[in-house]
Amino acid sequence: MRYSQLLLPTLKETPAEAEVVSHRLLLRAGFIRKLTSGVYTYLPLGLAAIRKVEQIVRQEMNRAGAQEVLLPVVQPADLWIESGRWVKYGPELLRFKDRHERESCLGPTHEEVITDLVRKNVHSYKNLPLNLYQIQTKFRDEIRPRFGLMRGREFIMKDGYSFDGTEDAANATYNKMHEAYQRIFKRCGLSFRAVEADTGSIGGSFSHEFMVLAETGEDTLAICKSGNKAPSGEICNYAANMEKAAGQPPAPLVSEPQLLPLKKIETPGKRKVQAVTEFLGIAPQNLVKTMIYVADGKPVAVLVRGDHEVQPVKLKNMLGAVDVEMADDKQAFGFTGVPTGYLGPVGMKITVVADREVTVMRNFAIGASEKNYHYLNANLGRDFEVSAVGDLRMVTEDDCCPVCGGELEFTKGIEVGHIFKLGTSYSEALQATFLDGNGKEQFFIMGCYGIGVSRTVAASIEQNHDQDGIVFPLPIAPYQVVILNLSPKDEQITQAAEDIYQGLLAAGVEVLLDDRDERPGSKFKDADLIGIPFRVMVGKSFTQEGLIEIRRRDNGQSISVPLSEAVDNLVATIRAELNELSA
RNA sequence: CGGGGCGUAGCGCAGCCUGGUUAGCGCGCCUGCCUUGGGAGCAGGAGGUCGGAGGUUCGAAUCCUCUCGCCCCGACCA
Repeated sequence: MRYSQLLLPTLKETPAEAEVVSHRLLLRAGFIRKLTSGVYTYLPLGLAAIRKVEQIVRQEMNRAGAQEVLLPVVQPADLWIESGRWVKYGPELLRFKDRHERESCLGPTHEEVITDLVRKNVHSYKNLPLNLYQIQTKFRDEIRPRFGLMRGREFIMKDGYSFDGTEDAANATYNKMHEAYQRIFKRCGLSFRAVEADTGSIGGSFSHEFMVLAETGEDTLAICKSGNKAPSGEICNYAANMEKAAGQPPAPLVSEPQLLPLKKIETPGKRKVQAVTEFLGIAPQNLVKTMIYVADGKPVAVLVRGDHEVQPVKLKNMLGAVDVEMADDKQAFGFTGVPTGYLGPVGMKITVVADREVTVMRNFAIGASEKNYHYLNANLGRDFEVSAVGDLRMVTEDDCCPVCGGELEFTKGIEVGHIFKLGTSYSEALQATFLDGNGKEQFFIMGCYGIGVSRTVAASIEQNHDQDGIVFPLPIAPYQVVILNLSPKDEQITQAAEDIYQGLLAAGVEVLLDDRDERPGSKFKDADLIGIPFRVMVGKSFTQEGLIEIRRRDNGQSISVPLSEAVDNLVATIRAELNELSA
């Protein structure tokens, strides 16, 4: 491609709307333009980068035995009503009526459609396993779109769905996808981590997220940094997101301390943990706080140690609830008749559950369920009972790895992929069955596998940039090489640039020729900004010494070679680097 | 949804508080000259219903009301 003919409107100044690096650079480098909130147009270079990611995804999905399809964007409400998600999905699902007043929606994901397809067309175990995927524009009406391509309302996603006949087969498929995802993100040249995750609104039994590691990530991950050997004998690589991450279970008490008598103390105006513990002269670790949550409309009291925090997703999973939210002060008072700050489990009318750490606490402080009073020396089992115990709290960096006991470290990441083992939740809801070898009707065991394609490009920029612009990894760069003709009026230079351009094209290299009538400085700046991995400069040094300069965008190293060697040199380097990543 | 902010040329902004000639500046864009290894210089030029509607006023980018759009923050740890 010749730069002079390319729609590549780079900007010297940063548009005011852009907050994060990837958004700023995507705009400045002329990759995207915003149409409206959370909705972007992809310009030629932006699209080229997206296509590169798509192509890697396709190759690896196909290699793993999946087949590509393309499902409709517009979907009838009926299917969503049938699966139960018309009600559950909430306002992110953009709904509308067509001219016949039929309820419809724009697909934010395609479990319903694919399950419908399979139930109508696959009826025998002989056709299993089946793994279908598509790469398509999705629409989710996000509450607050932000960060450009990182959290748009419209975005490009690869979503895949697998159908298996047995648990073993389904698990094998899941593992195969896990491997495919590892290969995909490695081939994209990204530094990433697979972490254990909650299954969220999609539902299912287990799940991993693929996170690109970057300071600006929206998610926090807990990863084991011990390098210890896990019981399995492998190096421990435990990693989980905050919704899922756990520490080691609490150590049992070495010796059972004497239980002291329960004692009611006046604590006027002391509501917050810090205020109460300071007033009582105890550590927050010796207080149990009582948090009121609303789970599917029903109140539940959650007990956690004073210095811990409830992890709502863990609570949701323990209760088997669809929706869990913390009650506000008014709701909490309505449920318990006690003002927040003095809530306690003794005499609590609503369901009480406890974090497992509470079970190893003795003689601790709690609210007295009465304004301005707390109890000292409360004990679980003697003074109150709970209906369930489990890991309900957020891990901290003080916790130890649940697998090997090593040190946990928190890092930020950007979710670019998510795989779920769904089980039979959708096949049951939509009555999708096949006949097994015994002629018995069975539900398909499903999995689903997503990759945020447009987000992957943004995440890559978050991870790979410098002051001058984007630094694309070679495999997803919109062009592999940019040739700068530094003196378009000089015939000798122009001819040399042209020769290299034709030579690279003939060798199948993706190359951009900057043939614009611009000063060299502008060309350098633009080349840096758009992040092309290899920059070839044809200028003075060619007319004077016959040398072509080849410079790497990532580390700035450059070499000078004779014209005759330029093409071969680049081709060899590019091949070698791509091979290394796809090995 | 709540809170805050912004909307003036393609982009970035000033002007508004304290109403008053032809509404400015930088970048970009067009023409010419000049220059050519890190976003040069000179000269000339195009481009604005000041987001929209209504109101106050002799007079509104400026004051008031409504409206639309966009950006940022916010999911409550008692």
